Amino acid sequence: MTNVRTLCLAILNFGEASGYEIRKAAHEGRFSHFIAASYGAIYPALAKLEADGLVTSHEERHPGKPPRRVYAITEAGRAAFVRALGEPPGADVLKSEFLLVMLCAEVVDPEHARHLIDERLADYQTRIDQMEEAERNCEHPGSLFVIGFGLAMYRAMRSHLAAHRQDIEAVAGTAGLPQAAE
Amino acid sequence: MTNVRTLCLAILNFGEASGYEIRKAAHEGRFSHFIAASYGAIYPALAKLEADGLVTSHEERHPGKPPRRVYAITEAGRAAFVRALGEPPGADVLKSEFLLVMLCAEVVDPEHARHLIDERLADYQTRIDQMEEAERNCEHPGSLFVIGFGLAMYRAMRSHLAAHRQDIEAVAGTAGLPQAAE
DNA sequence: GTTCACATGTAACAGGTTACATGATTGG
DNA sequence: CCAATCATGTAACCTGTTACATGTGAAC
Repeated sequence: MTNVRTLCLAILNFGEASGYEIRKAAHEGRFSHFIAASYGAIYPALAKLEADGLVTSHEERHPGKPPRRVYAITEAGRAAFVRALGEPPGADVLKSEFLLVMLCAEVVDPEHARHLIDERLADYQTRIDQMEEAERNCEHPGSLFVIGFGLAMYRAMRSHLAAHRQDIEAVAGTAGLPQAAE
Repeated sequence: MTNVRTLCLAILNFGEASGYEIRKAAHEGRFSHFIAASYGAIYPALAKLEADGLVTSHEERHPGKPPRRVYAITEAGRAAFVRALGEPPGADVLKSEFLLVMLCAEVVDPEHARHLIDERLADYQTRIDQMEEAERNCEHPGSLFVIGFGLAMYRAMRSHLAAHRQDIEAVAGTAGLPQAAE
């Protein structure tokens, strides 16, 4: 597990979808906060999945829209998916360049640091708003749990950043930037 | 930015280190919670960095220990590092297979779900304990901020999981597992 | 007329990981 | 003697991203 294949199966397990929609789900939808995938990964994965008999597809034509290839999970696909979920999941991975910058605040320009923090705070707020909205329009227990999880995370991150930004701002630039004065 | 090179520079900016220690820092130390790197990435990166004049190295021999190649950042390296930190950092990425499993709780065996949750809770607790310990033994503002950030995150995640695990457990397995009864 | 959202797909490339190869020294 | 920790490094491989190539129809 950990691959685009499993992600595709997971999304298709909620219902039919095209490659385009899968990518969207992984960028804006339910899945977007803890997993990602691009077209270049999704389309080949879908083709492979179909070759393996785990999904089927058919072309749909709606007048006024480009034709789309819609995929559906098969019984074999569902079984493979359940098997994949039964395996021990890998550890969560958080990759944050922002935290690396904060860690090294001494060598970053104070203005830049303030700017980054403002941006980050705005970004957290946007995500929180989106998730609150999603939470209201959702009945599915698994999704509600995951949204609530994300919400708890982002609220905690926002609070911490808002409460401790001055600690960073106080030390920003104190290491003497190469091109700065002094 | 986003690469092992920058990570190496960041670690070396705190002081000299060998490849082995850098890898350790990225797995257990200050850096471990939001960044990662393996030997296969670190050693070549260090060699490249040295070829580019951003770090220097010398061999150290301590009796009773294998010789180690210790790297130190140069002025050029520091400048390159500061420049890298000045670039806009990429978005934070959270990858969580665990959340994917929770999202699809209906198709996972209830016992397996409970087990995973117990494990995860224990894992969060371990991380929290480690970070609290690290927080007590740390004076560096950037590190304190990052540790506090991680602490806030993991506490929020732990609380949410503890408070809402029954929502997941209630629906686990309700989709009728292929090999299960019924 | 041009921009936007929809829609599919490929190929070159980047960036890593895993596993391997090797070896010293300490402690049980 | 065996396991563990320290220590460095390479090569094969995998996985996914970026950028490209292509095209439709709607809305402004």
